[in-house]
Amino acid sequence: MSTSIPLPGLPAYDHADGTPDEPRTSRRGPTREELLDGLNEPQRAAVVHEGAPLLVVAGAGSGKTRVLTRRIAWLISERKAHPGSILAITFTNKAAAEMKERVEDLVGKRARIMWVSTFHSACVRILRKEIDKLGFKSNFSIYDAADQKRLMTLVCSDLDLDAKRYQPGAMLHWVSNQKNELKDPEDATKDARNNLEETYASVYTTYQRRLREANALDFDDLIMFTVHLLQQFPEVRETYRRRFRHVLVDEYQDTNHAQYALIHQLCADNPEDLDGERVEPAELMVVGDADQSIYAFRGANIRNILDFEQDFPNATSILLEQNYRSTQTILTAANAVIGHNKGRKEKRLWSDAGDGARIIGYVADDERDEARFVSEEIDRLTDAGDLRPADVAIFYRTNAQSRVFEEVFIRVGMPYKVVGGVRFYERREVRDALAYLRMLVNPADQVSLRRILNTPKRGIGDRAVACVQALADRDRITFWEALRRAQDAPGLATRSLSAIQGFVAMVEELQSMVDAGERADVVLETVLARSGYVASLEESDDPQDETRVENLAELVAVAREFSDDPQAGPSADPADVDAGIVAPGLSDFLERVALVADTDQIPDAPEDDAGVVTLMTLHTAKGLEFPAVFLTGLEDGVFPHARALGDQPELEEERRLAYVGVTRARERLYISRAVVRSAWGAPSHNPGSRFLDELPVDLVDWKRTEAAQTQWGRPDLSGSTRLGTPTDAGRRNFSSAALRADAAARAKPAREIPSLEPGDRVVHDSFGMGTVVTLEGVAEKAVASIDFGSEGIKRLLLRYAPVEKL
DNA sequence: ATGACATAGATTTTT
DNA sequence: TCTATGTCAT
Repeated sequence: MSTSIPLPGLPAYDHADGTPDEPRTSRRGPTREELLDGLNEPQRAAVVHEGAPLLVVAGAGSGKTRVLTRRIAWLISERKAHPGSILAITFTNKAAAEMKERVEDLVGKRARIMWVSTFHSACVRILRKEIDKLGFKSNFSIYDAADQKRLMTLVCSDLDLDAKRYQPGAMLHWVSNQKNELKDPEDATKDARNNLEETYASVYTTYQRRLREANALDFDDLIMFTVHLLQQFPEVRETYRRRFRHVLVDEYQDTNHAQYALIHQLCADNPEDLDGERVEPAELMVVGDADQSIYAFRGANIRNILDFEQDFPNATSILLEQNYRSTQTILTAANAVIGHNKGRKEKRLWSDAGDGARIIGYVADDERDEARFVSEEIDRLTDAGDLRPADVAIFYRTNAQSRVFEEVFIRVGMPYKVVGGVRFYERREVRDALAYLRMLVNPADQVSLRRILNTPKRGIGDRAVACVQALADRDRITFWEALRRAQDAPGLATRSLSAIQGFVAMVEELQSMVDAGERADVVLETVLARSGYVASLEESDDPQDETRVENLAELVAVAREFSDDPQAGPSADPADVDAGIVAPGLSDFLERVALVADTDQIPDAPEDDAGVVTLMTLHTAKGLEFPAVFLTGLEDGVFPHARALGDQPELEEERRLAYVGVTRARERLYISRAVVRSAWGAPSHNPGSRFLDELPVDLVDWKRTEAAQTQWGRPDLSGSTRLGTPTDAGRRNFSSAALRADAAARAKPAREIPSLEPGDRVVHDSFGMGTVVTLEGVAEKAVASIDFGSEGIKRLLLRYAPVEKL
């Protein structure tokens, strides 16, 4: 955006700007009018608002990013706020980078010292400085989901818990919820109401102890610890309260309780300040849309936004309803769907862009047919010349659904890119490489250390690990220290000992590089060579290992780019510069990697680049927009997801997800579903999504309906004619029955499926007698966990399982 | 200590 | 269908 032409008759921006050490940049500051240019009334009001906490309820596409960036620019250039006193929280790193860039375009380079980051990065930044107060070292590791799971598995064996009954995943979820509620292990122990909760609480206690031993924090700890820090150390809280005079939070509907508490610590009017001196609270603006809250499953609390006015007395709110993205047709559809949610604050998006094209609908025979339809339609759109592949996005509910699209697209030669899914940083080789780096920086990090101890194979097996662990336990030292003193370990074979000594020597050599402040990419390359990791991949004849080597090369490239970027490190924060931390080092690199999701791969094609079609889940799609959007898999049990069918709040969250999906489209929206979809290797018949029924009929142009499908798609439904494989024939009975029943069935879905309740006695053809433990899902997706006594507990899809109610 | 094999279990969504 | 985990033989 050009800001260099002052409007005639208006005062030019030419005063000192509160950062005297910053030389005047070549660009001039923007004028008031430029900052407000092109904004509608409520948007302007939000930009210039002063004082009381402000809630901006921003409907999809209503220009909230614009409001945020202009407000920040306004704060700096009109209200003389020091850029360093601004804290802006976004949901993703990508959004943070974009916002920073846009503000920089407006006010120049001094914008760089603002804190624009995610909750997690902001907390890490605070914790790196202050965490010694909580008894951790500032080089702590950050554990992601995979590390957590590994650690939790260790905890289970510590406590001798049966991994079948107590699944690490379920326990992690529980622990995460505790942390989101800011409950530490003591709180959880006190609150335990029954046996199960007591067990969970003790798991939490042990898990937390092991994290501490490893000098590591998990994702939820980052927030919880920061809040505890601010609560327990008033002088720390005051430091940050005085520092951040302006706090802005994007996507406020997705904050959890801990994040809310953090904001509250920083911004609430707090009369009991230190020394009785009253510091004006920071100015707070939060932006969000309750209708786009789609992360309740991981602790986001929609009440945070709904109750904002109660939480922050004398708060103001501003409603943005004008949409600048989509056609009215698309908005009407979106309004209609979301209108089915109860207890929401009414909000109707409108646009003056005109009605535009009708929504196009398609009912496919199966998921391949759906993918074929999508690819043909994209061909038509791009051949006609009005759209490029990069303008098109395909959304689905679960990552697994991307596969069919990929298969079909490869076959027809449609260029595409899948965002998310099997992520780069989750690949085994990448995780191995990062484990090496993390353990070099933080040798106490046991999870990382043990991961690579024998990777590649160097003859240090379970037996040797157990001996070393015994030594560590006996002498109360870390696992790493025990390795260094392996000669003292009783029962260790000489062979293992020399293997360990070789390993220790290698690690110490690598650590000396790190201590010398060597660049991340150089350390990484040395690790890969010196450890023999790459060599072992190259020797292997598994074709997968070839791509692994490529992925590692890619990781080295990422590290190199990072090390070359002077802005990459924490040097953007003047306080860190004072502390002598300047060039981005290995630990900065690790931090970046830990906190950056690779949603950053979302292609934003340059104007002249036709680019590729983008495939992603609906969750990933939030915050993006595309001229043409395909919303696929609109089937009950797929979207809405089977797990949500029986549960009102979850169903409403699915509906918000649908709302998010629809409102991503600018001009064209396609909706499709498959009558038969294979899941778990077996085909299942899915009724149309209930969300389809919520769309006004006249908005949708159905290119193919289910009637057409049953009429022409399967001519031999009636007879016993055998076509296809025996397996197909075996299922034919079922699917023809399902197809015939379907027309009438929409109203009364469950037939033939035994209706069961927990406690019911059943008999199974091969497992015999059993008792129903739990039920999930509905109709064709109903799954029962049944306890067959000596046969164990089985999860059965009732549609197929030969069970009979007694 | 390591690798091959079998079997059971799983599928939301992610900072 | 695919992955992760556990058991067995070398």
